[in-house]
Amino acid sequence: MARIKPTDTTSRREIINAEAALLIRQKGFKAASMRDLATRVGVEAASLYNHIASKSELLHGICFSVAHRFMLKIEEVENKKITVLQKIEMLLRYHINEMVHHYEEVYVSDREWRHLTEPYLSDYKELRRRYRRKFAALIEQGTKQKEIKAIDAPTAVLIVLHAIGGIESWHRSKRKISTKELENNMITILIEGMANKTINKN
Amino acid sequence: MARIKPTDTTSRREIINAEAALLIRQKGFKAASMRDLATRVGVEAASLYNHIASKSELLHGICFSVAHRFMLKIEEVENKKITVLQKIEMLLRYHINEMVHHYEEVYVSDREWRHLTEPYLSDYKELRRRYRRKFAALIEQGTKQKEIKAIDAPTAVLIVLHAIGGIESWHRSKRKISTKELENNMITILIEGMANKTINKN
DNA sequence: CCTACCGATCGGTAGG
DNA sequence: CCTACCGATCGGTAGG
Repeated sequence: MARIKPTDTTSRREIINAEAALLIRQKGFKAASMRDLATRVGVEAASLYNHIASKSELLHGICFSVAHRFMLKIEEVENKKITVLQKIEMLLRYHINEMVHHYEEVYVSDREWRHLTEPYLSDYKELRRRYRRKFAALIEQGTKQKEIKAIDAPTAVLIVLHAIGGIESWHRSKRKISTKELENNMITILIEGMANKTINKN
Repeated sequence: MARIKPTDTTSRREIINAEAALLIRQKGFKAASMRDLATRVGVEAASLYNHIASKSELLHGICFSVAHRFMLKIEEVENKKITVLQKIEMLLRYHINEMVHHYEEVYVSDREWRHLTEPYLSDYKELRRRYRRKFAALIEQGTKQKEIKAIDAPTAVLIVLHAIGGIESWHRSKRKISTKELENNMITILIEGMANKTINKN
């Protein structure tokens, strides 16, 4: 039943990880059973434990790899010498691309992280808080420099980050516009929603 | 353990419904156990079945009552004699208020509906599709009348509806701005993100 | 990587 | 509304 065959470049562990992300996205963490996963990978349930330590380790792996990628990106963007709106646009495009190209993992880390167990749960929440604080700091800076309207920065972060979660529905719809169109539509609404019209021409 | 005591106006069934919404929101549908619920209501697990038929009936009740309220609202708004942007603003404010005042139910219907069983699952998805189609039709109409920018309507619906889901995080944060401020920040970003600047003064 | 099997927990029923 | 209990399923282990 394995949809992905192991090769020199794809280890069994990587296959398990990929199938786990897909399964957890489809059913939710609690409803995703190890027996289900084993069938998809093409082995007996007990055999999975030669490659992984536990079910929660799978969730944990997905959540932290995604969280770390986003953290690296925002730290890279922070240091660039461009306007705040350009930084935010860059982050939005990154988010959209992550959602499009690593859909299962990003979705799972976004919606299933609460099933993490301690101490990982606290670590993950802390990572998430730090990311949001950085994002809010960018928006606040933009407001101070009159690039962005006088809006509450943490609220703006919530709106923007959740708005991107909407790609989930796009991803599974049949009537798809292209990725580029999707990206541009999102940028148009969100960036122009935040931009200060008295400064930005057009 | 019952947090709510039954009175003349609050039946036991209503208490069960309210505690179920809270529990399912906190743990997710699969992880929410009937034994957990029973303890919160203050009875033995078996006793719950004198008031409800099954666990899935609880989810089903929550999802459909929320979905029907939203459907009624959009049908009311559609017929008003106001501009399209005003209609959309009205819907956004309704969404925000629902999220603020019926947080548990709205959250559950939004994130846990996939655990509905057939035929309810299909019915719910159909309701959701109809709602989105109506919303998209409004946006398209706005675009045609030059009130709204030339954006892809279904994409705009996704963005807007998911953005509102962000209130979830607001709802549980300590550092709360007021409901009115929250509402106005959201409206500012989203409505102005969609509005066509060449037409709308300000 | 498999067979065999464990203890725990689940939703739900019988019967009073 | 309770006691007692069911069959199913779960994550995980032993032992090879």
